[in-house]
Amino acid sequence: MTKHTARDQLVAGAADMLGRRGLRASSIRELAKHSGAPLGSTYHYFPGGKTQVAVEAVEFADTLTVRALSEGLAAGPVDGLRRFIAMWRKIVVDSEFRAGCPVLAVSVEEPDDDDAPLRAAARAFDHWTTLLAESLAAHGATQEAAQQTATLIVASIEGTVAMCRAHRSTTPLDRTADALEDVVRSIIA
Amino acid sequence: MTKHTARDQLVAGAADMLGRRGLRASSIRELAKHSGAPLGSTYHYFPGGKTQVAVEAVEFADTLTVRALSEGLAAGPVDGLRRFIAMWRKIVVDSEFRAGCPVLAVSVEEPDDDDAPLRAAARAFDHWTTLLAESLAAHGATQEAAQQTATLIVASIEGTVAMCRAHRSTTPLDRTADALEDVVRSIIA
DNA sequence: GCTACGCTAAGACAATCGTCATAATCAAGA
DNA sequence: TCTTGATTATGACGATTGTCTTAGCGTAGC
Repeated sequence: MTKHTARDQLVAGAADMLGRRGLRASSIRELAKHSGAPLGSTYHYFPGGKTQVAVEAVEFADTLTVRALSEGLAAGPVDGLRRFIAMWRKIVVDSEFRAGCPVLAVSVEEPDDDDAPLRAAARAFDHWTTLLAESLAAHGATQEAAQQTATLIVASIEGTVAMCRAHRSTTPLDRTADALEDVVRSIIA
Repeated sequence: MTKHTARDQLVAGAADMLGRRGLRASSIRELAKHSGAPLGSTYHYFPGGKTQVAVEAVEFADTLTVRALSEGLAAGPVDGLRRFIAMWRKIVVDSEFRAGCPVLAVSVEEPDDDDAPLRAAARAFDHWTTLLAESLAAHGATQEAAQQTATLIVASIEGTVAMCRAHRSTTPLDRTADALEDVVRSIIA
C-alpha cells in the first residue's frame, strides 16, 4: 500500500465525479464528501486548488486507460479495440449510464483562467491515439491509414459513450464497436 | 421578421453558450447579458427556467444540424457527410476552438433533477443518426451496415469536435473526415 | 384619451461556490 | 516522554448561482 491513501482516494473520486458531472459542476466540497476525506485535506494535498485536482484526475484516467489499452494491444489491434470498448462499456453499464469519460468532460468546457486541465486532456487523447496508431502500423496499415483510424477510434468511442448516456442504452456502443472492428480488419488486411 | 426576436436571440445565445461552457457553467444572467436581453425577460419567455432554456437550445441546435445534414444528403451520403463535417469545422474554427456541440455538452453532464435536456439531446442524436442511416440504406447499404455506420459518423464527429478543442487544432477532424469517407464509400459500393 | 397587457428594471432570497485562515489533533522519531 | 510535522476541524470571505416578486414602462386596440 502506497503512502498517500487519502490523496489517491481524492484523485480517483475526482475522476469519477468529473466523468459524471463535468468540471464546473464538481465542487471541492462534494468531492471531499464523496471520497470520505475532509475538506481541509483537499487544499493540503492540492495547494493548486481545483485546477490541480482536475489535472491529476485527468491524468489518473489517462493512466488507467493507457494500461487497459496496452494490455489489449499486446494481442493485436482488434483485441486492443475490444479491450478499449469493454472498459467503457463496463463504466457506463455499472454506473447505470451516469458515468462518462473525465477527459471528454474537461474537453467540452471552456477553461476559466487556467488551461492546465484542458492540456492534460489533449495529452491523454494523444496517448491513446498514438498507442492505437503504432499498433495498426505495426500490423500492416500504412502510416496515414493508421493515424486516421486511430483518431476515428478514439473520437467515436468518446462520442459513443456520451450517446449511451443520453439514450440510457448500450446500443450506440454496440453499433460503433461492430463498425470499428470492420474498419480495423480492412485496414490491416 | 418573426415575432419573438428577443426570445430567439436568447435561444440561439443559449445554444452557443452551452456548446462553449456546458450546461452547469452557463448562467441565466450571463446568457441574458450575452444575448443583450434583460434578466427579467428570460423568466418571462421561459417560465420553466434554466431547464426550459436548455431544452430549447438543444432543439435549436438539433434543427440547425438537421437542416444542414438534409441539404447535404440530398446529393448523396458522401455529400451529406461532407456537409455535416464542414458545419462543425466552421463552428470550431470560427470560435478559435472554443465552441462545441450543445447536444454533446448536455450529454456529458449528470442532470440535477429534470431529465428534459438530456432527453432532448437523445432525440437530437436519433434524428441525425436516422437521417444518415436512411440515406446510406437508400444508396445500397444493408440495414445493419447503414445503422452501424450512421452511429459511427455521429459519434466520431461529436468526439472529434471535442478533441479539436482540446488540441486547438483541426487535425483530428481532418483525419476523422478522411476515415469516415472511406467507410461510407466502401459501404455503399 | 384611456385601458390592458407584453415586457423590463431592480432587487431580494437562500444556497452554494472556491479559497483560505487558524486552531486542534494526531502519529511517529528522538 | 516530548517534540515535531503532517493531517484535520471549523468557520469565515466575497462572489455567484437559480428563482421569484413587485413595481414600472411601453405600445397597440378601443
